[in-house]
Amino acid sequence: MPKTIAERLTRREREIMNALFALGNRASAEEIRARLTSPPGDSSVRVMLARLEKKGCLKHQQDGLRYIYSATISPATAKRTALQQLLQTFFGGSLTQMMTSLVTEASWTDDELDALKDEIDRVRKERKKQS
Amino acid sequence: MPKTIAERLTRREREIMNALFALGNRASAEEIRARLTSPPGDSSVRVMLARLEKKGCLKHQQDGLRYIYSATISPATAKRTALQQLLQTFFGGSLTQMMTSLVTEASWTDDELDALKDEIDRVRKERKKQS
DNA sequence: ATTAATGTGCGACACTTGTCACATGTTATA
DNA sequence: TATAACATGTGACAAGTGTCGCACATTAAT
Repeated sequence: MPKTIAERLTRREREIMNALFALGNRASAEEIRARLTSPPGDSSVRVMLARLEKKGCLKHQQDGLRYIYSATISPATAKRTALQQLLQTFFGGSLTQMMTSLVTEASWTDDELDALKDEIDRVRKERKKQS
Repeated sequence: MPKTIAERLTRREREIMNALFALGNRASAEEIRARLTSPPGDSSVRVMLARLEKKGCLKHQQDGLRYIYSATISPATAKRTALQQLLQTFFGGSLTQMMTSLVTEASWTDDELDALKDEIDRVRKERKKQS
């Protein structure tokens, strides 16, 4: 039994889903195609799109002449799943470890670090209120 | 031209690589197999392993009777690539946005948040010293 | 020295994937 | 009303993927 839907997707299919999310979960076949590595012909993309729709990963709505595609699972859910996956694979499931790694290795400006600290404070206050 | 090696991997292959990283980039065929969803037979895994090795993603060293596999690219690099990928797909490339989202949505204890703030300070000081 | 246990590698094979050229349908436009 | 221009769907097909059974090699135990 696969844990996630993403696990069932092929390379191209996953790539398409990612492109779709990167495009705000709302895009035409051509917009998606443009995002793919070594973009195949347009008909190829449409075959993939159709397969994904058949699998229940996508839906489309007509927009004038063309289709607008979007994922059936919310970007928020997909995001959470992807993060979870990465967390398990590279940080042994430890969020703290991942955050620390991010703070350390990425090139932050002082302002960004300040903003982050503010955000931490905000979250903590928010939480205190509720308890 | 694919941006990353990971882009060229099939589902199973990627799953194997991830399992390997999760196992500290050092594992036997059987250890890897145990981590896979719906674990296939052991010979199947070994075929995959061999294919990955042929592709240059893996190497093995003999350890008594059996092989110990490890990825050819460092876990650090793989981690960075995976993070980058996720960043682009779900956060429009904005690290700040990703961090904020993590701070907000994950369930942190106060201690963890404190530790994170400390880490931020540490990083900033470290950087100031160098400039 | 058989036999079992534990590994690896190979050949084979059905099924999946990724790709396309083209048929088809709908607007615009000359 | 031809005819571009644009968008979708279909059938076909080579290549890739995932799977296994089995042959083989080494060590451990009867």
